[in-house]
Amino acid sequence: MTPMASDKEITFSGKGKSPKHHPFKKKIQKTDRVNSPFARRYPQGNKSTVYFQDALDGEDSIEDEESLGSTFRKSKTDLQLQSQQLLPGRKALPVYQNKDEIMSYIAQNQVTVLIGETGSGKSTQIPQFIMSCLDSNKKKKIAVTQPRRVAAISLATRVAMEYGCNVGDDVGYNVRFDNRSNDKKTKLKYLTDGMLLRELMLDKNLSQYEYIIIDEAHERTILTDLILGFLKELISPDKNGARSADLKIVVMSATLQAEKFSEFFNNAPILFVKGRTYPVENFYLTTKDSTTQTDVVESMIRSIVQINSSEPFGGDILCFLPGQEEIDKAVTILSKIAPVLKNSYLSTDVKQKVPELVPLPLYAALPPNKQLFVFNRLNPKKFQRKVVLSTNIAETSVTIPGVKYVIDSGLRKVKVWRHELGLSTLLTVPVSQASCSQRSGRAGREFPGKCYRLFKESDFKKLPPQSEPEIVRCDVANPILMLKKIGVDDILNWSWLENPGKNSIVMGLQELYTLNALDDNGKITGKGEKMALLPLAPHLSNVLLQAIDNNCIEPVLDIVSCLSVENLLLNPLPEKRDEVNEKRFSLCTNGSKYGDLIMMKELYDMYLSLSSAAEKQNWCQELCVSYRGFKNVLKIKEQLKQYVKKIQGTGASNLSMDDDNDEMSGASSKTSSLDISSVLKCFLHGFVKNTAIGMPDRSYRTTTTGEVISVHPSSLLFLNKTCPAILYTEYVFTTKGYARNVSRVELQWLQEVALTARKTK
DNA sequence: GAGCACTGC
Repeated sequence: MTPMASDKEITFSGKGKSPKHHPFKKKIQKTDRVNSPFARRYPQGNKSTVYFQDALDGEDSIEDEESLGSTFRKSKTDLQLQSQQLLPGRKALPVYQNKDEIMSYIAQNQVTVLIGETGSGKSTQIPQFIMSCLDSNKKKKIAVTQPRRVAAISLATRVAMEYGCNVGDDVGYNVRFDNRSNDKKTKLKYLTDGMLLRELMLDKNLSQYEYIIIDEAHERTILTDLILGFLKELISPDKNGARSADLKIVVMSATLQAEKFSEFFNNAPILFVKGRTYPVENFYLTTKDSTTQTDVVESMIRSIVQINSSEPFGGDILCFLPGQEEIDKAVTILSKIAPVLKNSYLSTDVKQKVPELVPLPLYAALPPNKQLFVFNRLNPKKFQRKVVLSTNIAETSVTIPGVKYVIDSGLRKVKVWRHELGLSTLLTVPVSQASCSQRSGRAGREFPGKCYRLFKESDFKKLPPQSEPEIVRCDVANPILMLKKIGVDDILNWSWLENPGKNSIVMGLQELYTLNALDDNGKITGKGEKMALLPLAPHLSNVLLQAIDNNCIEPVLDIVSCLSVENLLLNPLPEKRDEVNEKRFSLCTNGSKYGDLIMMKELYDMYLSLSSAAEKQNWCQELCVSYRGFKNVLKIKEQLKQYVKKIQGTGASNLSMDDDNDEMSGASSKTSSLDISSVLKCFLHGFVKNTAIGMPDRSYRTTTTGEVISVHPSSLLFLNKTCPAILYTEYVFTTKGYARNVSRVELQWLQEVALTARKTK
């Protein structure tokens, strides 16, 4: 036995409770049930299991997107053969067995809410059923929305195979940077909800569609919520909805928010289709010391060790922890004790040794190649057990094969926007009961499993049934701008699925007004129209439009593109932190003086100046920046450039972009000739509120409220205390108020921008 | 002298 295991035992109570017995069961019983017998999992033994298994439930994998959709076109006979081969598997799906009943509901109702449990086949089959009863005379399409890109791509690929066509013909998809659909041919189109919203802004009646299917509606992303609101207005006769008769809507959801959707759509019928998961037993903490908050990492490790020493070999462990910090800590400890532990014996069979634990971290900021480890099978000869320590990413976005045990800390991290303060805070909060079910369900994907919850059953009952929808805790400036663009005047009384609240809306409107997107009457301005169409946050759109007027579009385009990529600058490991910081500092001569925005421009130019992919990769590794991220930067820049050209074409400005100077021919505008003050003034226009003045005591105070704000240690300007004023693109509160992504600005620029802003208003 | 959960255009 090891010190860790003998020290303190954690005891779990509770008879097995499968996720089907969750507290929402009662609500569902009064709805129409379409039950089907429990059956085996989808019998499709394809080698690329991660991808196909995921496609069934509309989930993502971390695989390279490029490898998902194949451009290879198959012959008609091959396609038909393949479709035939897949048919028996489809027929065995719960959804397929209830096809007629489901379809008669959809035919008789304008809106149908469908609850399909994991593995029911809803995302692949329902759209195909509907496709067979499309009125071919109308030449209209079916849209299926997904919250994530990868899901849209993999579902379309799978369904095309089942249907017997090449992707992009009858069945296609459309996601940012990748449109494989044909306006004339495509009848069934999978798209991201962001894409459908974009289509809405260009044609608010969505006239090319006869059916709209909103999948994964329970995830309640801002974009899904907005689409549902628009659809409601579109079909309601008393709001003069243009499609009150000829548009059908199916809202699909995996958990049980059905009542809410049903009520929202005038008591639409709710259908329930059973899934195909294995039962999962849930256990709760009973130990007394759980009442005094013990360290979550510590109790997690005890539980892992305990499971490993009491459960028979076979079946991996998936652990949910709130963040990177906890995960890294747990992995470090486990790596240290694993070699010792493997010499101990099972508590149930003293002659049997325990498997060796192989701890693997999983979170978004982890380099992609390290994320892939969790999918690797361990060598079966090597008597090992995988322990994946993950954030929320494994709750919805990723499916890890082989998991039989789940340990749930019951915590997650959430970014909360404080509209009254204009800053975001990062909080560790308890998850909802729905999240708990989702997490424990991860243990029952391949075989019956067990879930250990690191809290008491009485605490579970106190948890909120559902997580707070995103829209109530985020900045709503962008959603409001979209509403305005589509022509909604009364934002406060719009048909919000969840109203973000008066204060939040008023702050959003004010924000848009100061960005000149709205006029004195709250109507959208010409500038606002352009901002709404740009695939950027309103502040960045404003910066870009300002750059057209200031004649410095090239460098600003580069920087804005960099800012659009999450995790472009990776967090160096603690031991390499100083080294990487110094390298960035000495390499970016202008950035070291003017700050992070200018550094990005310098890094971008350096990246472009390297010729081979190998050189680029090396360079990225050395400076701890993301290679994949930079590839994305180029794509985004190309897209933004097209928008800018369109805007310039409309006569907003006579300045044109220099075509010979694009990124393919090397650095566009050399940093040496870079007009730093022009560039930073553009950013000041979009981020006037995000400025602070240097005080005699070398602290900074915000220009809005006078609060003390500190430069974040990740900034190049962290050690530089001599800026007259600073501009930052993000203001976060953790242990104190931090400005992230900081630039040096002159006091005079602040005045200048304040004056011009007032004039144009 | 900090650490960012996760998406989307």
